[in-house]
Amino acid sequence: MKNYKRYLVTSALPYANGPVHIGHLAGVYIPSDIYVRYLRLQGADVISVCGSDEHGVPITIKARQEGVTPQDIVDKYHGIIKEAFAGLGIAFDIYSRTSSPTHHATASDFFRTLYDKGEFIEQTSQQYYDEEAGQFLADRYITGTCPRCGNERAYGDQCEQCGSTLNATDLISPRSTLSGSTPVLRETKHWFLPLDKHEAFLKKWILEEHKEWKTNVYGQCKSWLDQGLQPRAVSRDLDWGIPVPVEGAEGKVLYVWFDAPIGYISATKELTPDWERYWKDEETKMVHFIGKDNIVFHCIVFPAMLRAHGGYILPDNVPANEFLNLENDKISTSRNWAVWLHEYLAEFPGKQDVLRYVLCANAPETKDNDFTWRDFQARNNNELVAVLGNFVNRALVLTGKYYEGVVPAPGTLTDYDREALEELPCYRKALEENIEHYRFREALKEAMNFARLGNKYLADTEPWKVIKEDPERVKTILYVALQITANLALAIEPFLPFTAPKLWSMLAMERPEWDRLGAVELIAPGHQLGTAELLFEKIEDSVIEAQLEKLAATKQANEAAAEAPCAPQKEAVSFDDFGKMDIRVSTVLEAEKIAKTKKLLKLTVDTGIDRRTIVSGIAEYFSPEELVGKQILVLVNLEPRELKGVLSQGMILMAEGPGGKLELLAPGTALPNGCTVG
RNA sequence: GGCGAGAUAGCUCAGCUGGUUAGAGCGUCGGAUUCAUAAUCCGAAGGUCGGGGGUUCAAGUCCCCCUCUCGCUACCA
Repeated sequence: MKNYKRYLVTSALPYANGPVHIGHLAGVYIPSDIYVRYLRLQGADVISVCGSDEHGVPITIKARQEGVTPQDIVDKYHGIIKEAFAGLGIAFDIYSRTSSPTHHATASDFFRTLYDKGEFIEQTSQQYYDEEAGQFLADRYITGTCPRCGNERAYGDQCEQCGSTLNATDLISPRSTLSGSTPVLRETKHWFLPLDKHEAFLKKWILEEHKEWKTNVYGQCKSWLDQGLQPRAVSRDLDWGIPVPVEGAEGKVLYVWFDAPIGYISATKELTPDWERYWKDEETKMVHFIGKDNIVFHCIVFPAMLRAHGGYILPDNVPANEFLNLENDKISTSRNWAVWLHEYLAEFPGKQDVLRYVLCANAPETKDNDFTWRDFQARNNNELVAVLGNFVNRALVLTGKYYEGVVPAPGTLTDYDREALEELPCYRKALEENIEHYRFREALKEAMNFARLGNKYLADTEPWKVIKEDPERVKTILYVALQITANLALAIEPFLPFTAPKLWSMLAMERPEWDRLGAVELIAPGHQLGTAELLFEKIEDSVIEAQLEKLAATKQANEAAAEAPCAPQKEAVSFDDFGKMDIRVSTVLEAEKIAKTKKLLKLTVDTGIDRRTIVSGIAEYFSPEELVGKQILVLVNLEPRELKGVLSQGMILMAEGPGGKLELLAPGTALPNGCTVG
């Protein structure tokens, strides 16, 4: 294994359109923080960089909705996020942001270097342009009628009512949300990074040289590489972001995925003038902590960028975690289904380490996991309070009681004493090995083993009994118990950065070097201890119930919101216009799923006029069998359109229930096919 | 639809290249104990390892099919 001189640890840049929640923490920031603290304790040369990702279309949309500028939005969330991280003791060396001047310059230069080296290809395509506002429109800035469900407020990339993913050019009567005018198609030029050019290198680098990466990471990279890489656009027509530094690129910015990872470099530059040592020296070990949704960018796209640029090192590992759910439901910013870090810090003052502990112990390292408040309570009460806090309290209280808090000098150690002490270096070894392989859950268990050992040692040696018959022996027992306590304090340092210092202060000592972890004598006989206090307190049912009620309220509010906006009435149409629609009672004769699609059914219907084929995106709600023989209503004079190679001659009318569930419309009693509807 | 990852005791997870009665922590039950925040210690119960086939002397562990969850991706009048 390669010996590295220094470490560069990056943590995924949180997107500044909302605060940080427990999912982010468990997936990325707690693991990276443990890793970094561990390295620092070992005296390694390590820097940890992060920052807010502040560009991209969603932020401009949010700004528009709230009637403020994008800068206002990112200022707000950057502030909340940065403060919350600090509050939880996430010890970045720098928490920067991608709207900073340094980043703009860095990303701009990066692009320019690639451009000058001829690493991009240029392509011209047709995109919607708003002539009144004088700019190209991102898909999200275009609304129109959803071709599938008729929702008049579908976006250019997606219809939120029926969940369809759309192309802007699919929309019926598209409108610009900027000016309300009808956009026109216009040619626009964009730059693409030809990932295919780097494919051979990436294959060798990942598939041959990094077989040790986590299976989810390796598997997804392999899948991309096996399918063949495609060029990816690196620019967008938008006015929020980093301008493309090329002549004739007015109104174009760097695509957010291109600019965001460069944020790691910019942050390092802001941190130290010596930044190149961390980014360009082969003896630096770079590690990206991310969530599973970011694997491809960090393992394939960003490395391709770095290599195209030249001079940069590539990551040694990318330990991507899976996702955390909350009370059995997917965490969602838009649905407010989350435990927000800034709220937790306000509602649970002084309990940073409880959250850190629970999220590490239950981190989604190998599969999606669930955070529940009951589990949070149980881990606090049964593990932190009962095992860790309790052992420390026992050792200190006994020493206080018998020796006024002075560490007693040991007599001869018994075999049992020695056996107990010999466990310590074993725990240390396991702890270190687990952290170095990014298995933080297991590592934390090993740290807790120090406390378990302590409890067992006291139960087995029973100093409170022995004190009556053999007071000399008790000196040895408590000497050993206190050595275990000091070892415990050191072992929990990477995981519980608020608790460890409290424990040092109770022991009235400075933190020893990490090297000494596992040593027999961390505290010398004769040393006067400080005052004992409780490290953790029980969390009562009422506290947990309050949190559960808060979530229940969120759920209710969401349900109410889902029902409330019974879509507003559409614009008036003339009787004549309505009369143009030819809707007929029809019967489904045949139905089959169209191969290689998820939603499409090919139906043969008898409209009374004729038999014809209709393609309908309803396969998720209806099986072909249940449709055959059913009477339905069909808009028969809709312009035919080809879908997946099948000509669709009409549209089936559907009612959409809550949650987008579709229902067929049919006459109350059977009618002959061909009857008109009006 | 394609691809990737996951599915092991009530809960959260270990189980490396297939090999004796499938392990740990928490919870539950029983016992011991009282220095300690009724906190601890010992012991027990609890799993046909998502379902179905197959290979093998032997399969959570290898192969095939299926189901469900999550992610990436395509398509979706």
